[in-house]
Amino acid sequence: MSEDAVVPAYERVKAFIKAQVNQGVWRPGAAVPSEAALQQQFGISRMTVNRALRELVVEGLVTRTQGSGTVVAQLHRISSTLALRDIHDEVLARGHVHSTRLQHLAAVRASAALAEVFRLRRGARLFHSVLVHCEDGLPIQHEDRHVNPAAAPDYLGVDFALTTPTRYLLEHAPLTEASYSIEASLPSVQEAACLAIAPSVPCLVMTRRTVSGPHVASLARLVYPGLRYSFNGKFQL
Amino acid sequence: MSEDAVVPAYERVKAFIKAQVNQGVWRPGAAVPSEAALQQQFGISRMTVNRALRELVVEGLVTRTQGSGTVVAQLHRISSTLALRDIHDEVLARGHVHSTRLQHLAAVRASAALAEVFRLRRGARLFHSVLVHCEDGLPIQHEDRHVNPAAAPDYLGVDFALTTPTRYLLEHAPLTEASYSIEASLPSVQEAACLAIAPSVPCLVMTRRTVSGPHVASLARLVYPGLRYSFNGKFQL
DNA sequence: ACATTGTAGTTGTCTATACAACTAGTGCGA
DNA sequence: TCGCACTAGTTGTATAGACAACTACAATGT
Repeated sequence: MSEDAVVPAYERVKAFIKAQVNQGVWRPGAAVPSEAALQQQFGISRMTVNRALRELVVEGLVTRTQGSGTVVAQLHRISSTLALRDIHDEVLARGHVHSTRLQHLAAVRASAALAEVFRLRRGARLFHSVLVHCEDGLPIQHEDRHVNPAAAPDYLGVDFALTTPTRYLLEHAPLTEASYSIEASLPSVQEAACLAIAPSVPCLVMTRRTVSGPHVASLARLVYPGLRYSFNGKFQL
Repeated sequence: MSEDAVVPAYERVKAFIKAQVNQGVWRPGAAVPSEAALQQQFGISRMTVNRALRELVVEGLVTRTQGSGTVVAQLHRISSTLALRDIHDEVLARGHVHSTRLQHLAAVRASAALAEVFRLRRGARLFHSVLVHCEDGLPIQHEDRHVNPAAAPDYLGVDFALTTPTRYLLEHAPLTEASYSIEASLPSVQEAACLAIAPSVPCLVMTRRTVSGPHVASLARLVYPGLRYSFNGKFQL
């Protein structure tokens, strides 16, 4: 009947330490009992205590110094998984309907700026796609993307009614590195028209560069209408 | 002379698996050898292999299912430490000079909306501060903050020439929970004036709510001029 | 055809032990 | 007083073994 829900020993240790910090008993900078002390206190082996403490280091709650000891960390960082998540899944997760309008899809020649980003010669062949993503019919993202043919040779043949560029690239050119930047800016006239907003409406603009193996796979400019979209995050001890 | 730089066994296992994934030998969804197989391959104990794989789970590279096995993960997440980092340190880290202008500091009565956020009665006493943060003299953040006296009773007496609200609160009301939202918006007339920008310049607006122990400690509205500031992040396998 | 049972393989947890590597302090000697 | 060596305490890594929990599949019986 009753779920036993046996909590592993290392989780009990973690919960204990979190509680002490959470309730302010141990302030940042304070010493955490040594592995030997916790081992005695809980009546478990040192390896189990060690696992608990190592996991707390990863979570950013404590810092450890070999030879010295364990202390409660000073800064608690928000590790918000600002996901390279497919917008299709994102919309679905909110229980809404996702649809796409393909505006443009063609091969182009790299400008000097693009060539540098992709580490290719100027004039090299690139794919270029422009899409508008809608949530329940309302435009929420304008996606202007350049793709390296070496990373996704069949990009021009993809049916973007069935999948999204992000998803296609994740599947065909597995990610090894990504960098992004988020800023506030005004949309271009074309972007404003596609998103059905005035050109004076502030937008969130994410510029994202992804690397797959040896290739710079893709450079995307994602424009979100500022009032219809926000990035959210949460951190919990 | 030569640094031995002995790499721990579990790191060798992790590096091996990362290399296979990175080079596309194992695609997302592919099976990773079992702990027993890796144990034999590397000639190490199972616990060591187990540690390597557990850490790869945390890093998001693989997923494991008890009884079934380990597979290369489908989605690689960007774990961007969208930090609750003190802007003072942030500016210093860029090698620039940080300065602050205090605009306002007083006790106020909670409006209905504020009371709800802070889980207090309407009309409850709150502290209110307005500051402008500058990098090399140029305004980069307008900070409008309300603080719960229960979490930081001496907030009105703080000298914000010496510290920042973020730092003071982190030190005096250790963080247990935080949530934030980032959107693009236009600044208010006052904010635009403080930031020395036109009211039509798009801005990044972060709204952040922090909890410390039993109290909602603080609610902050942070406005960044869109063209002078961006959030950046990087992910690497 | 279907449901049940068994089984091999896999991951999850935990122990007891060992040695290495490092820190911070203590005490000694010059 | 200064510098050095030593030491107790702490964390880092690794092992061999054990049992539990779970999955996927095969074999069996009805």
